Amino acid sequence: MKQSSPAKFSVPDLLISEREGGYARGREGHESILRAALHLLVEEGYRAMSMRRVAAACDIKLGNLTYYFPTKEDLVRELLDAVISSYEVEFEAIIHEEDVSPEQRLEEICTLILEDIRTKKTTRIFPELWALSNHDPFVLERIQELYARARAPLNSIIADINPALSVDQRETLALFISASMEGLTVFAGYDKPFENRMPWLERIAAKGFVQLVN
Amino acid sequence: MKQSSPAKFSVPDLLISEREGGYARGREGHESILRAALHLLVEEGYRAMSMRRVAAACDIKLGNLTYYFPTKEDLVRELLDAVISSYEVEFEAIIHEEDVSPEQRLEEICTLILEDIRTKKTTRIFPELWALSNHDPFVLERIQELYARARAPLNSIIADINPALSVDQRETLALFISASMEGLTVFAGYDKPFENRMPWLERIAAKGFVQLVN
DNA sequence: GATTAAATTTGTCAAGTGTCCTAATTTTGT
DNA sequence: ACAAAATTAGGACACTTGACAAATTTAATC
Repeated sequence: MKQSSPAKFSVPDLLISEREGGYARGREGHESILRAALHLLVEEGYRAMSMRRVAAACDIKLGNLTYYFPTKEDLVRELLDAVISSYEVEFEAIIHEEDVSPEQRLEEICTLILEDIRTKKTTRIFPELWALSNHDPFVLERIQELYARARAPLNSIIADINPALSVDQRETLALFISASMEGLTVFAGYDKPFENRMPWLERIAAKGFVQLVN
Repeated sequence: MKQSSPAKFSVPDLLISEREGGYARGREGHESILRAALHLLVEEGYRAMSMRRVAAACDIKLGNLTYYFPTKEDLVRELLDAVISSYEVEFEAIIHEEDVSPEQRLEEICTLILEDIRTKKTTRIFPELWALSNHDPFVLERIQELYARARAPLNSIIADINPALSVDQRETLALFISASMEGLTVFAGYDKPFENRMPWLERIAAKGFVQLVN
């Protein structure tokens, strides 16, 4: 049961790469496991995402889970891939959007990100990933790759708005803008104290970012 | 062995509230436990901060550790208090600083925060706290209290720079500025891919924030 | 319907977790 | 020196964790 969203763009929960062989039942099991793991991660945090709890959540035995994912690392990596992929397709869509002024596209992409930040999934998962990335090189690399793709559209928009900027300047600006929005997760994300101020914050962000690139 | 810092302000590792009774030796033990826990948290993450590993890290027996901290929650809460207090004293110092222009003070406080973000301790601990705060109301409340104190000096500086702003506008601006800087932790913090771009980012931040309040 | 591969169950393993308990030892104030 | 308080040491408990190795059941194909 997915919640309907009036937004122009939105991010699906998971994007699971289809596998080669196997029966239909196996593919369903595979997906339901990833969904259960995601649900557990969002609702109760990484600590709660144990193999046993994941197995129980999708109503299979532990041994069966280890059949799909021999080690927990396998599960984590695939879940991470599925989650991150779900964001990346969205950025692709925005990149290929035309017939809009650069300023409007900047505002659009900021709106997408800031709206996404308010979802429970994003608010819960990303801090978890940031923490993991401090001690897990794989998570660090994967998440930085995601952010690199998130900056790409920002980069080209900035170039459109102010062609005089150097590549370094553009990239650093995009980095600052991206980081700036991510930081709001902690304060105005789902269930956070300033969630209701997000409309104000969006306006401040839009205004500030446009001023910054000019 | 503390690293020397040329910065005007800097944050001590821990600020441990002294206890009432007890002997000197007990206080030392108390402190060394918190230091060991902090070290473990920074170096290997929250998962590694088990009672046994903390005890081993400061070379005492598990039973002894549970004498100081009967439950792990006691340890976590006190560690959290000590860590957070260490930041709060710094904000106090900045608030009481006079004879400087508002713009200069804004730049000073941003420099303090952005320099602090580059330290290993802050880069490692805060994502951990953000993740914990999603599922632990105590952590959430304590960390939001910390940020409230961090915004206080920003708030008064903003009022000085632009007295025409309403209270709400000031607070939301301070919130945005604070969040903006916190977000950089993930990208330009200790050992992060864009750590070396921090000087650029600092200039962008200073410029952008000043534009924003005017 | 038999055969083969896929999927699932059941049970076990060593290691780690937080908490609790009791006896010895050390330190402190009188 | 003495008694009380504070500290240390060590072990035990019940539980969870990730991983593994069989058996058993289910599904698709010849």
